[in-house]
Amino acid sequence: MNEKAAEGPRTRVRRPQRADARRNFDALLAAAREAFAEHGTGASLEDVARRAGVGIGTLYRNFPTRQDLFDSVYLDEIDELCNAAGQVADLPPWEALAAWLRRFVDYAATKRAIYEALNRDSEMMRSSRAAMYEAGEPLFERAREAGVVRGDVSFDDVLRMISGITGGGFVDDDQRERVLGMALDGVRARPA
Amino acid sequence: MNEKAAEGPRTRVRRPQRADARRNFDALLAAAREAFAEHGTGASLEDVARRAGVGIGTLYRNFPTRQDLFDSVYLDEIDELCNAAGQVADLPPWEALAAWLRRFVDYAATKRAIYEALNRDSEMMRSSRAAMYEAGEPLFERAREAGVVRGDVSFDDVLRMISGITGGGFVDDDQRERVLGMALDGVRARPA
DNA sequence: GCTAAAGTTGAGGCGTGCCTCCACATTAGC
DNA sequence: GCTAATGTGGAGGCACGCCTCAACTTTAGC
Repeated sequence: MNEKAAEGPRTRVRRPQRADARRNFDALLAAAREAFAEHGTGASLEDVARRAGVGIGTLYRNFPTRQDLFDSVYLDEIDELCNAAGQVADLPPWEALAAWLRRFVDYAATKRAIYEALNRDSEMMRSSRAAMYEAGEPLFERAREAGVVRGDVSFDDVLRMISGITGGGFVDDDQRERVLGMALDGVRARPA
Repeated sequence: MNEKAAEGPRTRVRRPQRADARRNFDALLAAAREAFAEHGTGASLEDVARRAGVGIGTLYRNFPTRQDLFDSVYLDEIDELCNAAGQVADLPPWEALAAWLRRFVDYAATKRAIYEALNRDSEMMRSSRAAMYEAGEPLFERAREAGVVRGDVSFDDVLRMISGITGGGFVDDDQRERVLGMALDGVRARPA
């Protein structure tokens, strides 16, 4: 239902025509995803090119500015998040919300970058944040109306908490799981 | 009771003798605190010197390595946290833990830097992290024994959650307060 | 196969941050 | 005041990331 919103006014960089060029393009996206995940928004573009096995010039041909590159990676993740919202729609209210928030954490390959982005204030960021909200907020509202989510916080509050937690590092996956579980319990309504 | 632990094996950079030099030293510390808070561990040292109104050479005379500077700032904050643990000791178990964790967030002027530090692995980091744990963990244990904290998470889990949240940005102080409250509720034991 | 269009490359100019070093300035102690 | 000890400043060498550009390579299409 919100797939529409996900398609927003995206001004995606266009994928090249030639086969070899397309390979490079995709390699760059993958490399950038990795690099942003590791070093945040400030990752070295020269490093991205190296990871992709491509000259720095090729990177700039495809993504004239750092923002273009970041946007492309980011938009992919937003897409996945929007799709995820559709996929969990059949679950009961709380489970649906929790599952989506877990995806939020998993898909955030741009980890550190994603909450830097939450604050940034560009045309594109605003619109894709809007898309994300349109996907996730209904799940939140449904859970709230069902009385399984506390009434004194907003969807934005929850997202910020979760993305903050995502940004920190963990000893191992088990710990991440425990911490996430604990945070989600904080979102839940307490029995009176 | 844990003031002792707080005094650990600290190898603090020594404060200069001459009055003018001491002024510069203090200005540098203050500037560094600011800069680290804003830009994280990677803040520009030349910027720190500028903020302090001091030549870059002076910075290096007092703090030969970036680590020395960071340590000095960091140790101050650890100190404050350790003291805070003593100050809340009289409160009831849950209130004491919650109050300390709130201080943890407040005092973290090194915001972004503090959880970068949680993962770093140097002699000094280890020992001051230990000091912090010795200060905070008893509060946690006491609360757990009193049955007001859930049993399936560790002190480290809680700290990582809180410091992650601290690292993210908020729209305003009210939001920060709401999110923190929500997270703390996650730490609390649920009535069966 | 040939050729024009599409794409690739990396050297190079620029800026910025790191850190050293030493001529110069200030202070403490007499 | 004088002077030795202490401290200051910032130019300069190095490294690295940014981004451009023009010579070169590869592909698509005939």
